[in-house]
Amino acid sequence: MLDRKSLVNDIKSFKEVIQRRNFAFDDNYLLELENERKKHQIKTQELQKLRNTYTKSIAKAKSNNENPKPLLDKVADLGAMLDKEKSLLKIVQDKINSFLMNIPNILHESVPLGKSEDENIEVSSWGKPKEFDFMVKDHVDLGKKYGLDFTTATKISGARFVVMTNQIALLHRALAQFMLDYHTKNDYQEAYVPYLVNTDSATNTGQLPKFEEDLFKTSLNNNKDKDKVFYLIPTAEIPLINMFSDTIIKEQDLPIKFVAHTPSFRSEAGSYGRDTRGLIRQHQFDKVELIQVTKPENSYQALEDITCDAENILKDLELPYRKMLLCSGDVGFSSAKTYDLEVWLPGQKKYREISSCSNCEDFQARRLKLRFKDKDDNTILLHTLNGSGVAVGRALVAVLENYQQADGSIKIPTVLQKYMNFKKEIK
RNA sequence: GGAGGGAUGGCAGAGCGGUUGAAUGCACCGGUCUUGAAAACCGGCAAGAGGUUAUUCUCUUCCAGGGUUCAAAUCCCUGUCCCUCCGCCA
Repeated sequence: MLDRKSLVNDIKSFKEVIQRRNFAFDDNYLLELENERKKHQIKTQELQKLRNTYTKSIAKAKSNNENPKPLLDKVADLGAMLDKEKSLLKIVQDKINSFLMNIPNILHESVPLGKSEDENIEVSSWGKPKEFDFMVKDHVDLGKKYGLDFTTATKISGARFVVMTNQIALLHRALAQFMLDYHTKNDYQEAYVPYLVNTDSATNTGQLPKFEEDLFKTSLNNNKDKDKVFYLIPTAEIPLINMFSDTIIKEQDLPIKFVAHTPSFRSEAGSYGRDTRGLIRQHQFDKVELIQVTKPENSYQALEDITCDAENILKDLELPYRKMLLCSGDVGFSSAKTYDLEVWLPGQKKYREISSCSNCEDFQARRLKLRFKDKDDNTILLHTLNGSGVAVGRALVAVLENYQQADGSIKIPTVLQKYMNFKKEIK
């Protein structure tokens, strides 16, 4: 969420800035609401002040053994007036709030203008797509005989789920293990977190209210608790970042860096027919997620760092990738600037997203009430960042396809061998 | 599932209708003392919001939401979470 006050104070330049998002911003509507708000808020506070004054006089009169009746008469209809004013104020405030909740974050000035992912900019690339002297297969064909099983998953759950057994299951686990080990050696604290979160948490990080249809929603199936709602996490960013909601962090404890390996659940509503084959787009997939909480002046360096941390995973796995700077049309709602890492997939002859690293600046911190005290004792909102380091399912796809051999066997990347009983290949 | 107890500032913990945004202790920050440090002593120390900005003035907040009252941390109701005991359970 953006800051109402600074937004209203400089509404003209904000309107310009937010246009880069192609966001239709109704400045008149907001200013109108603001006038209403101001009117009712001032009135409410005046009435409260009046009531407080009378209340104190009544207390004084009583302790002096004077008759409080005249004072009580004066205050008789104050309560009703106050209630009315309060409810008017609340209506306006709710309107303003939901208006602000639906405005995306302001983009960083370095974000290029563009309509869709086609206009993202390649910042750098690493490794070269390997030339194969045989017909390459994709991960679905490659994985089949080693335990990648979509048919069984369909029976159990439906489309967009997978069962992994035996060597594929081991490779999948090895990848996650390797990533966790790498990041924890690199100053990230490991966390195990809930996979079901409440409405507040999902709101704090920006998934709600706007993107509810992307989430799986659960509720208890009895009358007593039917209002108790949980959302399955679409990313570990939600529980990780919410660990710090409503806190004032000590300056010396910054930056905060955490890593977690969790499943992620996405409804993939609106992507019917896209990437229906294989592991690329699943309702449930594992991801190793990195988050950082930093001081404002350090967050853009932290974005470079967190991206680099994700890149190092791909480098160690010796997977060719490119680093993309997302254009204005493709940056997510809460983010001010995002890099995607795209890994080369020989089976598709394409680079595909395997990591996304974002700086949300104070957009999440404002809803979270996540702050620190600076040297002058001012309370300042912190900046939050998140990055996948990296998506485990897609990493599995990349390893299978990039490490395939003519006979359909799979070489094991050197860094993974110790997690796989020192096997050098799957065959 | 049953029975009971609780939730107060960064932490511990008092207050249980009236000037209490809240005693006290610890922590933290500044100062005195000291060669320096510690100790001691003195002072400071919640967050959010609104108006006005020279300055400040005001409002809200003692788990959350309702209610009673001129007045609620304090009384009543509902919810959430925590603790203890019994039962069940991976």
